Amino acid sequence: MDTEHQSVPSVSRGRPRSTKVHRSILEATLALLAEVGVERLSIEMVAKRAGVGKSSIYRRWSSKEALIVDALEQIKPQLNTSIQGDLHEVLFELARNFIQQMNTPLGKQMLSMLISTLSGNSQISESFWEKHSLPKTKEISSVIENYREKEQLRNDIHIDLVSDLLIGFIMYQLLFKPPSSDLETDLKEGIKVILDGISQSE
Amino acid sequence: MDTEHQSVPSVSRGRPRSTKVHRSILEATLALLAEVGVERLSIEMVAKRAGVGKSSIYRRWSSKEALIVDALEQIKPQLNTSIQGDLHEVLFELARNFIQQMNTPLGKQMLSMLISTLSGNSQISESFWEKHSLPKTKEISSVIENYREKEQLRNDIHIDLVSDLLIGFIMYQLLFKPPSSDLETDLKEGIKVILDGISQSE
Amino acid sequence: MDTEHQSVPSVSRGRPRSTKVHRSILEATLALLAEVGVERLSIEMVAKRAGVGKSSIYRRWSSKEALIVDALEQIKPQLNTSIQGDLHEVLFELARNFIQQMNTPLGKQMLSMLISTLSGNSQISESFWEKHSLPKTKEISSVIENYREKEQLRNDIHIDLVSDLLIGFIMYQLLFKPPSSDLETDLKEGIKVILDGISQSE
Amino acid sequence: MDTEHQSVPSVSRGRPRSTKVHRSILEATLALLAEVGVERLSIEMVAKRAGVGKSSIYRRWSSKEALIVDALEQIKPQLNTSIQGDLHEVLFELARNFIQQMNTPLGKQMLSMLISTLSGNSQISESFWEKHSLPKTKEISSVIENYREKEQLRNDIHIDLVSDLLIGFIMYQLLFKPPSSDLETDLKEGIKVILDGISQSE
DNA sequence: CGGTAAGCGAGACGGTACGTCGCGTCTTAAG
DNA sequence: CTTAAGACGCGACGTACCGTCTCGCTTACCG
Repeated sequence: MDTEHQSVPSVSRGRPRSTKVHRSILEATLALLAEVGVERLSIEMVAKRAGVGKSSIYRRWSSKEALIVDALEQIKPQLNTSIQGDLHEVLFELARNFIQQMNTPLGKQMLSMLISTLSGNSQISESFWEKHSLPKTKEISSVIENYREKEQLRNDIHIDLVSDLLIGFIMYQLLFKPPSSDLETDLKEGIKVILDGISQSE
Repeated sequence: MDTEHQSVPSVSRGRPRSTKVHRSILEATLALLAEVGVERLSIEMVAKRAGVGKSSIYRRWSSKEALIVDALEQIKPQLNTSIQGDLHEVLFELARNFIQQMNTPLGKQMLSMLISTLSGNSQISESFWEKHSLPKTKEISSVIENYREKEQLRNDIHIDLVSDLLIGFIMYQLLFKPPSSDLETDLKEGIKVILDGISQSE
Repeated sequence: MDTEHQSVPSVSRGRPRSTKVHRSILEATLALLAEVGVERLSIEMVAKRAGVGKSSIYRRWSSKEALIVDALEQIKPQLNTSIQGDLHEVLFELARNFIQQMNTPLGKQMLSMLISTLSGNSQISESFWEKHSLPKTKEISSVIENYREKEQLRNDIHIDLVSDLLIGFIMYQLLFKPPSSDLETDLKEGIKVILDGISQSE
Repeated sequence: MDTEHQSVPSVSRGRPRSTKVHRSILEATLALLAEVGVERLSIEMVAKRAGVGKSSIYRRWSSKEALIVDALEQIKPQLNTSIQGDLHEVLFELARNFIQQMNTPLGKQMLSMLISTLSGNSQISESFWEKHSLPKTKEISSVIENYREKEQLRNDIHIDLVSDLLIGFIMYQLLFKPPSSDLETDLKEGIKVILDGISQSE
């Protein structure tokens, strides 16, 4: 997933690379990704749209895939962990926020791109898991952890597993459910089931 | 996902399409999909491997994508709903069975291919949901339903939602977790959380 | 040029070949030749137009080329050698007649097809010369010969050569001059030059 | 016949087209034309032989036909109009020279290709006549014109017509006579007839 | 007069080549 | 040394026909 941010040699000689060029390439890529999808995206389109030569793209990214991955990185969803309320509310808001960011052409393509990258190459898969998925899981886990006492959660439960349960549920809703369905209601109920499943009193 | 709308002529005239050819194309496709992956698969390879002219492929499928989708359909996992035991055991076996079928290069490609198809086209998405995902959900739901009394499940819960929760969790494990991780243990624990979340006594 | 009139075996068994089919194939071929030209003619078009299966074509002709050659044979120009008048008039009428028959899309294609066949294969070339061109030359020669005394033609001249001169001139006019030009006037003058060139008195 | 209307951009930008590539394509085309003939020539063969991508061919020529026409243009015969002697000798040498250049597989294919192009499309025909045939005719005409006084040619004759008569005769000999025949003797006699036909004394 | 071998329309088959598109690299002149 | 432009070798796309091969049906002849 890491792609060629080949830090300009310390003793940089000649004309430095234009950051403007860099930015406009990424912007064009995202715009086209949203318009035509991953399959039909071509470097030639990107170059034309960005008003840039193909070589300026290949100077920065080693292949079409690298560029796409890098562009999609830009719109990685931000988890908003500063929500107040009880655990149901907090998790629901977290999820709603995430879904709102990803339930777009671009967001879905990012997710599916990610998945096909993962299922194709186990090396990328491994490193991606460590650099991105795992931290995300941990972020959610720590949110839950903070409520352990207040909400009387069981002690014999791996919190990370709860995060996975939640993330999996959200992803599934996002990717498999038809766009017409009402995600939010199902989401609320799903969270309830999970939280009930880990609360001590039962 | 079915792409062979060959509008069967009422009185079939001319030489009929060879089922042998049909089969060997699908076989070659699956074999190559496993060997080189979706990205590097070419119709020309398939034709050569199957010992078939390109035209015999395009006569049946309108594009590379259609062929791939159809080939992957062939290896759709079968849910084994005839397992005995308590609900934990039954669901665990169901999941383990599913994972075993899909945790292969071919299986993962099928899933990720499916996802990118779904996220690119909301029409396919809609019909796929109705023809495939929903029936699957219902199948699992009816398994759970059968245990409602015996296991004292709550009455105020949508069983379908529980199925989705389970499926989402399984998919997530399959697609995002690195191959090295121990899926089965996590699986068992996840199921436990879900079932606890819907059992009446709490 | 001779193509497969494979005289039905003496002990003909089974259903005999339909002459209607035979004819409609040739007709369709000529029609399409006139409409789309040799280059864009396809056996599939011919079959469809003739309301005939491809196999009925290949049963009679061994290849597309054989069919085309055979079809064009049908419209070989007929020399009208029964014209009255002095030699100028007779040759002019002969030529005008020929040009009228050949100055059509079909006629020109026949000629150019003939030429490319000739220049590609010296065996066909040899036999074609003997079977078709030479007889044609002789026919014209004998017309001229009949006038040798009456028109006081020189004795030291190969009449065949005069025929060739005439035919060459006509062909050239036909094939190279743009369709707009006035062939007849030039023709008359050309014939005059040739005849002057071989008349004794000079 | 010129097919490279590449509308030269005022300020040539980007990498310029390689003349080496251009040349090697034309060379390969001619070589293969001589080896396998027009019918069996394929762009793919040309590309391979020239060590060039297909796109480099299609960048310069819009179709197979355009390439072939252009390649054959390269070997257009040169009329040698600087010969000394009386008119018989000059015209004979001119003709002999032309025949020598064209009486090769390549030369004949050029001619027959030319003819089928001309007879298929009257627009090309018109412009070809103006750009190539007519100038050629005029060239020969001016050679003859120079001898008008010295050889006492008639005044009431269109010289161009004489040129056409000559060219037509040569072409006919070249294309229709079997390779075995003795072209030169016939040629000499034909020229004699034509010149006799236009000399004043008769 | 009924059986049967060939003809027939339709269209699938294995191929070859077409002309197009996009990849990632290379070559210009200008900055 | 970077940039925009765009040519380059290459490989795959999906299409069009080639000439061959089944299909199920029809038709004339021969016994």
